[in-house]
Amino acid sequence: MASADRSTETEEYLPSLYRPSTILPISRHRNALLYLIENYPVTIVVGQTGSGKTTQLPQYLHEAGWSRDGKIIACTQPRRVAATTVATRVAEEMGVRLGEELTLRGFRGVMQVGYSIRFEDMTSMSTRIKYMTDGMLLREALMDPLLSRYSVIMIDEAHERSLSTDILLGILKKIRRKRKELRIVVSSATLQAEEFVRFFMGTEDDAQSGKGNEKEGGGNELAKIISLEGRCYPVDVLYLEEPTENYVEKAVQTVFDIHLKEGEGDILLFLTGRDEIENTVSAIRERSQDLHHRAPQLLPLPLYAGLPHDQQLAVFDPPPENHRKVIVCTNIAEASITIENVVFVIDSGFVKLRAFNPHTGIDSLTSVPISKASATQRAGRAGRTRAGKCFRLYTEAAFGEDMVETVIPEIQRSNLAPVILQLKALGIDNVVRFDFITPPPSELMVRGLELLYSLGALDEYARLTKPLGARMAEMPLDPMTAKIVSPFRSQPTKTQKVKTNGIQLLNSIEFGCTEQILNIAAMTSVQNVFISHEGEKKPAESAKRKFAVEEGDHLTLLNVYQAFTTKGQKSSKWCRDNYLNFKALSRAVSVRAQLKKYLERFTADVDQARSRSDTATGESIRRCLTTGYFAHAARMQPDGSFRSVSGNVILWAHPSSVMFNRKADWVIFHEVVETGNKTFIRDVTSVQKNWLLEYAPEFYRVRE
DNA sequence: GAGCACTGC
Repeated sequence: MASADRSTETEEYLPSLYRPSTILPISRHRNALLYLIENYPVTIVVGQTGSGKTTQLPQYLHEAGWSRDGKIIACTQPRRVAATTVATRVAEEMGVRLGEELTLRGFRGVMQVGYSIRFEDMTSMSTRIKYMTDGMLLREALMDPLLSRYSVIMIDEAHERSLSTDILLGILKKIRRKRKELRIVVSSATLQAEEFVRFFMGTEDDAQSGKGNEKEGGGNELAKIISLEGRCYPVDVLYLEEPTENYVEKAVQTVFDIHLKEGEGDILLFLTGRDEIENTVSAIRERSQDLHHRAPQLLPLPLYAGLPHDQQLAVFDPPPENHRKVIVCTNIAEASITIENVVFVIDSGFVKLRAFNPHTGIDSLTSVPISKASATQRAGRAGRTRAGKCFRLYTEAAFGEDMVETVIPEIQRSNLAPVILQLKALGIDNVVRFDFITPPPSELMVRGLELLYSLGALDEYARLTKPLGARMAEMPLDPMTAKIVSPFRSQPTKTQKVKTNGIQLLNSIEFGCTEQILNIAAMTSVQNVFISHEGEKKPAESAKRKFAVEEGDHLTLLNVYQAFTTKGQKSSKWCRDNYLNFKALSRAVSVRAQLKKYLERFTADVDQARSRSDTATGESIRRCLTTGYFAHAARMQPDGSFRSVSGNVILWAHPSSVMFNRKADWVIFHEVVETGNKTFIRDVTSVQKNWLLEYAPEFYRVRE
C-alpha cells in the first residue's frame, strides 16, 4: 500500500507520457482478466473510479492478440468527452510502449487507438482499439447487424444504464448467439454486477417469464464477475441528526461551517437546478462579506449544463490566493465532470429526474431523492486528491430507509417511440418480446407504437414501413422531426384509403420547403440558442424580438439560423452582439450538414427540392410541421393557457416562447416539460384546426 | 408576466 501511495504522488510531477501504468490496481489482475475473457463469453468487471479498467483493459486485450486479423477492440462510453479524452490518453501510453520508434510515437499511437463520436471519426484502417459513444456503436449495428468488425466489445459505465447501453446489451446478447467467438465485457459498479450476470445467463424465454437460469453451457459458463479495487482516498461520511426542512439554507450554513472549522480544500455542493444554484451562489457571496477581510475568503461558482461554456471552465481555474472555491453544481459533476482538489462534498440528497407519462405523453422534470448509488458516487468526489469529508444533508435513517438502491433505468421512464423505431430498424420485429435487461412498462410500449403508427413509420401489423419508416430510423432525429424531414410519403393504410379519400401525409418536398425544414430541424436539435447574460435581461429580450415571428418559435428559429449563416457570417462576435449562443448555432450548422447528407442519399430529387424551396411560405412550412407534430397539438383557452389534444392537460407557453404573451387558437409544439407545478410547452407554432384534421385524420378521428 | 436535470445519434 505504502509504495502505491508514493507512486501516486510522483505521478503528478511526471509528464503524462511517462505515467507508470504498471502501478494501477488493475495491473495485478491482468492475467486473471485475460483468462476470463479468453474462456467466458461475458466478463463483468466491477471496478471503482481510478481502477484503470477503461484505459488498461483494451491495451491488455490488444497485447494478447485480440486485435489480430483486422479485428477491433471496442470500448463504449455514455459521454462524448469520455470517449475522446480516454482515447487520447491511451494513444500516448501506447506511444511510449513502442519506445524504439520515438519519432513515430504519437503517430503510431493515434493510428492504433482511435475514437468515434458524432461529427468526429478519428479512426483509420489501422485502428485496433476504438473508443466510441454507445449511441455510435448502435448506429454501426444498422449497417453491420452482427458488429462483425469487433472481436471484443466493452460496455463501460454500464451501471449508468443509459438508453443506448440498455439497447446495446440486448443486441449483444442476441449477436453472441450467432457469433460464439465474440467477447463481451461489461463494466459496472458493485451493486449491479449480479443483475448483469443474471441477464446474460438467462435465455430469451426466461427473460419473458421473468426467471433466469443457466441452461446454456450447462452451468455457470457464460458470465463471470471480477472485482478490481479502486484507487481513491478515504472519505468520512457525516449525516444530519435531524432531517432539515430547507436543504438550501442548511447547505449555505454547512459551507461556512466547513470554511471556518475544517482545513484546506475546495467544496463541491450538489443541488438540483439552475434557479437553486444561482440563489445559493448569491447567498454565499453575500454572507462572505461578514468574513474578516484578512481571513481566507470564499469563491462560490455555479456549474450546470446550461451555463455558457466560458463560465463552466471557471470552475477549473485555481482560486486566487487566500480563497477557497465552492462549486455549486447539478448532477453534472456526479459523473460527467471531475474537478481536482475537491476535499469536501455537501450532498443535498436530491436530483431532478425526467419521466415520461404514457397516459398524457408528457415529460415531467421533478426533484426526487437520489439513489444510494448516487449518494456513494457523490461522496467519492471528495476523495480524488486526498482524504476528504462528505456532509449529507439528510439523516442516516433516510439514507437507509428512504433511498432506492439504484435509479430507475432510463428505458423504464422514457418515451419509447425512438427506441422502438431503432429496434425495428435493427431487425427486431417483435419489440415487445425483445430481451431488455429490465423491460419497460407496457403502457410506454403501447404509446410508442401508437405514435409511430400515426406517423406512418409502422403499418397496421407494426412492421416498419419502407421507405418511410426505415429512413426515419436512420436519421439522428426524434420520430416526429424525422417525419417532417423525411422525403417520403407514408403509404396510406387500408382504413385510411377508405376513410380519407386518399389524402396522405405529405412531405417537405411536396410543400416546397425542404431547405427551411432542414434548418428548423437542426435548430430544434440544439439547446440554449438564446443566451441571457446575468443582469442583461432587457437587451437580450429586445435582441430576441428582432428575430421573432408572430406565427411562432419554429419560424423564429428559422430566422435566427438564416441570419447567422448570412448576415452573421457564422461569426462569434455577431452572436455576442445579438445575444445568441455561438456554440449552439455552430452545432446547428453541423447537424444540418449531416441531415442534408442523409437526404442526398435518400433521394436524387434534392436539387429539384431546393429550386422549389424558394417558393416556400410561412404557411407551407407550418403545414409541413403539422404533418409531424399533430400529436403535439393544443388549443388556447380564454385565460391564455392551452389544453392538449392528447390527455386533455392544461399547458402554458414557456416564457422563452414567442407565444408566451400572444393570442392564438390551435398550436403545435416540439416538447412539453412539467416543472414544479406548471406544465410548459416549448417551441410553439400556431396552426389551423383543419390542417390537423387533414394531415392526421385517423389520429383525430380516434381522439374525437 | 416570468423560467429550462443530464446525456446521445
